Amino acid sequence: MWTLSTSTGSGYHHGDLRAALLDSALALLNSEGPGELSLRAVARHAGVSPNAPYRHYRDKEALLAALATRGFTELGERLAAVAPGEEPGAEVISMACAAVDYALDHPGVYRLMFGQACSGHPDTIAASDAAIAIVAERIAAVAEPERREPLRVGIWALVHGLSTLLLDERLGTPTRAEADALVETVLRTMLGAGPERPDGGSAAR
Amino acid sequence: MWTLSTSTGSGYHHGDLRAALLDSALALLNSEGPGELSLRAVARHAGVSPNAPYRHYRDKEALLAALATRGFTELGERLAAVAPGEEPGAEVISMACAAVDYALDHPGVYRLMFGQACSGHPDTIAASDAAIAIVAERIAAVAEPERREPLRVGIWALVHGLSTLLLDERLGTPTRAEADALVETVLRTMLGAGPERPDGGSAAR
DNA sequence: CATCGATGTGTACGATGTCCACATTGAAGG
DNA sequence: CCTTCAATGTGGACATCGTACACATCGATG
Repeated sequence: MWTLSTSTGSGYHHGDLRAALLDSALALLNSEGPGELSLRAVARHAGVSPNAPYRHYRDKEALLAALATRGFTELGERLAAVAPGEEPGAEVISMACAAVDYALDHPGVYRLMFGQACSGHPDTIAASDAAIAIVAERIAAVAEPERREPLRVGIWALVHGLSTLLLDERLGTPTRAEADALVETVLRTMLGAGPERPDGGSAAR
Repeated sequence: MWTLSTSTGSGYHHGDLRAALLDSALALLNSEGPGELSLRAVARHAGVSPNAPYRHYRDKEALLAALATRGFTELGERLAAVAPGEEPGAEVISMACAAVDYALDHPGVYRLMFGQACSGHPDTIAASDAAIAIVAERIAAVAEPERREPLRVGIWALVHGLSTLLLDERLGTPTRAEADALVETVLRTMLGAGPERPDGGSAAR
């Protein structure tokens, strides 16, 4: 039985290269964008030869897809972790903020998740659908049936668009709190709730 | 004075390589995604040596950025071309459909426009801002002042998110009319207007 | 017609993705 | 305990890519 953690082994064999490669790729992704990431660099970072990854992933694309899949899973966990709020719409806003926060925390992986490199990979799509399903579930609880599907698509698209704009710094360079406030303001304004804000915090930037 | 159109010249010199390279890149982009696009392939398609592009663009990235800039300009023209509708919100919906249609018409360029490769290029950003400004103008005409900024950001993000989801075929493979109808439904549902659909046929376009 | 700046060509180098044959290992079976 | 084997990692090789350098070729201008 191998060691169950990463980066242990007797020199030649690595222990759990499959997972270690994902971690190395993650580390390199957050320091430079995807597309710049080379499979050889991942292998170097993991301390193995350039061809070692091919024993665990068919392609460079397969490695990236696996990383994106893990990203969607983690995103889903964050979404599932938002406590059911007292106000009906508050949950949705909290989930939107959670998604945007995830994008800001892991810019590289987020871009990978929605890039065309791994879009089309069955595992990645499944993980993505699972994450959406969590949001859809909460939406279904507060919206009449014929509005559910458009709301699901619209909120998903809106949150993804906001994340992209924020990652590209097209909305300035807000702090985490400012970004969350912006997300809340945009969502409240778009959905009928109007600009009413119970607390007196900073609105949008 | 050189010939003012593309692909004319006496063999050695090309005529207007700068524009011809953009056209070649566009042609190759629509047959394969960006990232697969190689500068050498663009040069080959234009019938010049691999180094010829460097006389007109500093980088591969510069070429891509120029293409993305042209994309934003064309998108802006489409947005500006939507006739002012009789109903206040109809313009915004038509512009959203126009943007999504542009994405569906030029998938490669659209992904380029919002990819991180050219994000950060001043010209591209300027063209992007110009396109947004057109939308913002129309929004300002129908929304009270404090709602304008969130609406501008939200609609831009929503439309971009919808385009991305459609391009990645995450919303099925609708026809153009179906996609437009979907955009209209999502927008009407998100914004307060509700699911009211005056006619019974396909809505938008 | 000579010259010159603009434009395109050729060669070259390092890096990359991936294929192949080979080396090394831990573990199963005698 | 030793052999054997499948899993795993290494090394070399090849085509391709982005790009730098030196050289060739052209149109316009004197």
